[in-house]
Amino acid sequence: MSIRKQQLLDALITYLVKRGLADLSLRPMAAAAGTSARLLIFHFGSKERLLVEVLAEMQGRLQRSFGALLAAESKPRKVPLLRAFWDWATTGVNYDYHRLLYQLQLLAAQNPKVYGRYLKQNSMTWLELIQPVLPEAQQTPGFATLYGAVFDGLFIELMSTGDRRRVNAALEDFIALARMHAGMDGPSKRPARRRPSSRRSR
Amino acid sequence: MSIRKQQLLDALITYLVKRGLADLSLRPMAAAAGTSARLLIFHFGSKERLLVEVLAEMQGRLQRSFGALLAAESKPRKVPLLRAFWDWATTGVNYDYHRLLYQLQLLAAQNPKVYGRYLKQNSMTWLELIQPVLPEAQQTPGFATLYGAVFDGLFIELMSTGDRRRVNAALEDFIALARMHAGMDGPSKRPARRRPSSRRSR
DNA sequence: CCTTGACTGAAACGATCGTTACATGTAACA
DNA sequence: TGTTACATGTAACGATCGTTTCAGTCAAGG
Repeated sequence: MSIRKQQLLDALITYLVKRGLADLSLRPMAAAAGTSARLLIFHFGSKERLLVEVLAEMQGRLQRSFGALLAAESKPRKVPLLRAFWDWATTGVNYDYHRLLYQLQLLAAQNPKVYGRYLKQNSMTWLELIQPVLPEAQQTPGFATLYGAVFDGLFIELMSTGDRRRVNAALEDFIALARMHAGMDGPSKRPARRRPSSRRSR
Repeated sequence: MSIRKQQLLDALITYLVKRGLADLSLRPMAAAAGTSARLLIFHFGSKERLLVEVLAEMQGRLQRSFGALLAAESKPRKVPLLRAFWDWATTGVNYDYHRLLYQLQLLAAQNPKVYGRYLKQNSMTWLELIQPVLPEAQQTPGFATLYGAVFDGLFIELMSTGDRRRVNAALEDFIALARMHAGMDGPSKRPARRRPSSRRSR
């Protein structure tokens, strides 16, 4: 990949993150990236392949960032895993990338013919990552789904309102609820065998 | 409003519900509604006013349907309110309408300049409706937000996967968690004074 | 110097966009 | 019957879409 193309990718991601995925056209994109529609086609082949490359690059960055998070997490956890994951996902560029991926997922849910192909299937199925460390009493599809839904719902609430304080409070309330249900002493320390995971895509 | 226009509205809603809001154009819409772009402009003035009318009509139907739900709910509730609301929102045409409105909200969150105008503000802020009947121990912005997030997240999960059984199980798990937290005897029967509501738009 | 390959600009292609002009049809009312 | 208002079809407007054509610039390697 040429240097110029990498520069364009960076600029395009920056542009997409603030502009969203709906109603994209080449010429405005090109102008924002400091080039021309002619050159976007030249470097990426077509508009569709451009989107594929941009979204793949974004997912790659997220995955590398998530790897760094896991490496940084100390073994005896200081904070609940859900809390750590939330903080990671809603900070800095990770927040921007997730916002775009949520929009992509929603568009794909309603129009799979058009947007479905952009969803790298099973990438970042964070449910599969979180489920094994849930307290044993919550190792069920229902609870795993609930954890995912709380995350999704709170993220969308944060996107829509920007009210970080209130959303954080809601997350803490949920963590307290889950702790209480799992037992008085916090999440179980046991390895807790893996279960067949649900089919979520984010 | 002429009879013809009302027919067109019905057909357009049917079309939008299955097609989604992204990348709409007049001529395909017209074809689906059995008319021509010329007549859509004639009846609605412009594409934008057409969308306004269609979405307003849809929200109106939802509100009337919700009113019917409230009227049908017996005073000593047989099922938790969240469960009743969930069943109402995910059944029949209500499900289709909510799906479209979720997509609208997500698009608006990323691109308020374009889609924000279609959101009737403060319509269907169901949080304001549910919050007063929450158990007293959960009458906080955090818990109210959590209830909303659980609903949103589960709805999106249902949209994305269609797995009603698993999503229903997750909802039951949450209800159980909330019951346990509020006390062993289910939701409080007390009127429970109203609280300043959060600013949600769905 | 010459060739080659990567890169770029200007302009245009056909398609489709929202919208409009213009003519016509139909039915109610005077 | 003539008038009026609503409804509809055909065709086109200018704008913008993704993409292509053609011509060029520029640096590296022979």
